[in-house]
Amino acid sequence: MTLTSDQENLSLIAPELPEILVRRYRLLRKIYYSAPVGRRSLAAYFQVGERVLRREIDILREQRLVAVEPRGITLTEAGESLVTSIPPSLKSFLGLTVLEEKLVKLLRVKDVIVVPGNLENDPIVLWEMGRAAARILRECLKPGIVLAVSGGTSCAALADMLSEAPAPSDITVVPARGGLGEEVDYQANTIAARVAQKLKANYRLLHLPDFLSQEALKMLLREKKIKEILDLINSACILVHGIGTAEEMARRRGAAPEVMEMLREKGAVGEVFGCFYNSRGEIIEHVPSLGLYLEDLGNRVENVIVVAGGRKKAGAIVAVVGNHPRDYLVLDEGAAKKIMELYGETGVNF
Amino acid sequence: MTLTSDQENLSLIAPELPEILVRRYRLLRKIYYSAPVGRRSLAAYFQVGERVLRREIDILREQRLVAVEPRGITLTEAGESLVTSIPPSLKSFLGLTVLEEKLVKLLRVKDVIVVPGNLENDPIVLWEMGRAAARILRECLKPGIVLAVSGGTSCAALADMLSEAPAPSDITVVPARGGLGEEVDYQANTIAARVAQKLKANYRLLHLPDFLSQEALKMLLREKKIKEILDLINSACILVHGIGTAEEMARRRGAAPEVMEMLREKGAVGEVFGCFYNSRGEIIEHVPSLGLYLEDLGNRVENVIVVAGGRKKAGAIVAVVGNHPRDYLVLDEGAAKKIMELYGETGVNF
DNA sequence: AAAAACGGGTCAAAAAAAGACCCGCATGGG
DNA sequence: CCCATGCGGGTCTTTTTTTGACCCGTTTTT
Repeated sequence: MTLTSDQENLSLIAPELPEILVRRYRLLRKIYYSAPVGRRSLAAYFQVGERVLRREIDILREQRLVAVEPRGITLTEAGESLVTSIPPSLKSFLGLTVLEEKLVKLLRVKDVIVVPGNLENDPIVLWEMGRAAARILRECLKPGIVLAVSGGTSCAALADMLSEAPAPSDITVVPARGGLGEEVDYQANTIAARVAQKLKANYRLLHLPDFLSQEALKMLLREKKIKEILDLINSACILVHGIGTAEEMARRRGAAPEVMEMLREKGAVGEVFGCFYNSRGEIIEHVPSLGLYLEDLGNRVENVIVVAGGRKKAGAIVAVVGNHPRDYLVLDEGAAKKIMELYGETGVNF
Repeated sequence: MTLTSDQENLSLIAPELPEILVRRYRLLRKIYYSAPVGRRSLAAYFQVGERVLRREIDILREQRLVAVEPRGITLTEAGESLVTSIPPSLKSFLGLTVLEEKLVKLLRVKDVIVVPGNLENDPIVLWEMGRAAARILRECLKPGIVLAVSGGTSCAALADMLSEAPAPSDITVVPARGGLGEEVDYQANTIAARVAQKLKANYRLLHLPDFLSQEALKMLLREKKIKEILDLINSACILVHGIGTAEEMARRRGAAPEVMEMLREKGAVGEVFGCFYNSRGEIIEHVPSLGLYLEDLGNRVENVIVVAGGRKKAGAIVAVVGNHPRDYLVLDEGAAKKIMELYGETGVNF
């Protein structure tokens, strides 16, 4: 006996309803993020004709949710308050709330937030995930703690969406890892600095390549400055990180073909901090570097906030966050549903 | 600060939504009550073209909620379970749940059930009210008690919708009043008997005209049989009754023009058991009869279940049930919203 | 000052919905 | 037993809605 959600009930007698709701919500959200914005760019974004978008806008205008001005389309006050207040209703209606509950039990984590939409289809979903993660982060902050943030687009989204309001006193933000040769916007250092700025907190950076030989690492550890920061990182109370798919991360690190093959053989699906996980959640390989040093970081911090989205990340998410009762998991509808599919429970039907 | 319901949120971005939901639900409900039923009669009932109704049916059939057979349209199993399980979701969505809460506080009664729809537009609403009242009645039943039911269409609906299942042992059903020269189907005696039959309980009838002179009454009270039943009625633990508008009840009792005028002058709005109430809830007049005898019945029973619907009854409902903390009130959306209007709180917008 | 982008208007094409009517068939009453 | 009734389904035309395409005057930006 599975308890039926409102969504199942109401969608049955009005099958066109979820589509309408999601469409309008996405439109409203897009305007929220890129106002003032013109019809044509909106139409292009959603890949619909200009005329059909116009009709939608007309409806939203009649509801006094958007204002249409010569500069473009903007949300009214009512529209803004709606776009921030509606997600709970919408999530409940779309069955995402029950999905969250299922995932909490399935993955045995502390809490799960499922953001409507699919990251792979709509870039805004990433921002929404950032917002959700930022909200959780704010709740976890306490005076005097150390906050470690990792790199990647997901964490960058968190930094972007974090509101600019002071945090509890004496918080230090540190990168959870070194550089990875990525774009600077997505490096842990950059993100740590931006988060610290938003929180009006202190921050320390780790100017160190992520990939390093054991010898080089040992030598560097004798450097007082570096040792200091590494200790700081290891004393972190909160850890925020994304999740990579094994294949893409290996490729991005420029792994040799034989390494790729080895990873595939061992069944690597997910990656975090240079540690590769198989689908049973075991670490099967780590790059010889800080990964070694940071490997058990996740075991000591009080709160871990994991942010990841997109259907292709589903396997990696399951591998990485499974059975971690202190983890908060923020993901998108696409990944969440894919996970349920992996577990054979088709769950909500769309 | 009024808490916003899901309805307000979602209806804002999809204004056509409540209409669709209500339309489909009414259709489903109508089929439920009159299956197997044909397209044409359904179209006539809802006063729409046959073709538009057909489209609705097609949608419901695609959802596998109805089965279309040569004999007519029937609900599938899924449809039946939906039509009985959906009202909570729908009510919450339409804001009726918050309406119920407001009315409980406003009228200071034990509980309020608002049934979707308007009795004056859709006769089925009466049946739904009957179902809701029947459910409450079942909850109130205890072994050995006496149940008094009144007359009228609302109580008749309760009797109709009461499921045919045994009640706790040794329950006696009695009419709460005598006859009123109405159709036999709506007389208290008839209804009491039908309720008893459904509950598989005992019943006693009161073969006495409702309108009687004091002398005649006194004489009849010497009759042992009659006295017995009246005592039984007065020992009732549960009372079920409807509510009449003062004007209509006076007319139906064949009151003389001068009496009508007097009632109007005194501001009579509601009637129960021959007692006329003004809008402040005071009894301003009662017909010389059992009313006298039964006047304070309502003050002694443990549970009172009041069933009334239609916008025109709003005033009467407020007058009669105001400030009775042991009353359950079952009414329809029409009456409920009209009551809120009377109180100046427009509340939900349609 | 020029160029780009904005919303709004308009008109024809296309699609969807609605109305009207007929047909074969199962059912139920005579 | 048969026939009249009411059933769903099909189909046609008409009407309404939706969509696409394009232009225009104005504001904003560069």
